[in-house]
Amino acid sequence: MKLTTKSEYSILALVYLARHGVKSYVKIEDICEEYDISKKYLETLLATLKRNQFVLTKRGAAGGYKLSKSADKICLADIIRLMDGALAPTDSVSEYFYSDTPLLKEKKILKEFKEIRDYIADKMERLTLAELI
Amino acid sequence: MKLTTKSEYSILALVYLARHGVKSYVKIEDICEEYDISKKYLETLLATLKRNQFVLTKRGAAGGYKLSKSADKICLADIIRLMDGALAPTDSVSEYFYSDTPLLKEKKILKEFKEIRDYIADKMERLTLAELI
DNA sequence: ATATTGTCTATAATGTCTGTAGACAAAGTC
DNA sequence: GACTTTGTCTACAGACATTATAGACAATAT
Repeated sequence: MKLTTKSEYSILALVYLARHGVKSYVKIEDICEEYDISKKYLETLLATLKRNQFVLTKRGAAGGYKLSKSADKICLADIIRLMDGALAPTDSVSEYFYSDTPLLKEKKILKEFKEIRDYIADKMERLTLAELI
Repeated sequence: MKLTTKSEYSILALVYLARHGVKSYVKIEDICEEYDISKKYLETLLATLKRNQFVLTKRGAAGGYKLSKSADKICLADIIRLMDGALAPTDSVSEYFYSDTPLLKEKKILKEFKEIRDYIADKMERLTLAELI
């Protein structure tokens, strides 16, 4: 698990949208002003979120972004996995990668790292945008 | 917390040394063969470990590396912090960095990430090389 | 028409990761 | 004292990720 600005800004933007409701669209600029982040950069992040059905968009005046589903259906685990990859502290213990690393020789170390992975995954899967509004 | 090979290889090397005891020195090549890792690369990692008093060295024939203290006095938290930095999932919730990120505006998100940091830090501080032999 | 908004593709500065190269220094062996 | 065996030090470098920026284009509302 390595949280970069990709996950961070994505979570912030989605929380902002969750707070705003799904009745109308929110301009990207409103989000950028709220958190003081780069507009062009957030555009590229939101494009990824759109391709993966987290948000809906509308162009033109009165256009913008909104959540594609209700806030309690979007968990942080999904957002982080999309933007920054697996939640495990190292690929050696990720469910999603096969890796042949030297760490595999040390079962006790693996066990500890897997416990960390499970803790994080469980926590982030249960945490939804609804709880962060 | 982003575990790279720096932490991984360092932990492996130290576990290997812990297993070997402190009576004699272990050649770097023995460690590299055991885990199939680059010798030149491990040299640079061990240099850092030496500078930070994790290992003692001796040059020349019959030289090599050994732990500088008993295995139950070396915890993974210290190794990881040295090699890969803070244990927190993001700098925003690290005890060791001051950072002014947009995430600071969202207290509920911060709280969750801090819980992850605390879980990892507590676990890694209590886990010593002695338990991994 | 025009202004407003998102879309798409390309580019780029900077830093990190994962090493490699090679000369040098010290310790033991014969 | 010569030689072999080990660690030490400094520099470099390719690949990749991070964090954006630029600019032309497409759609929508008024």
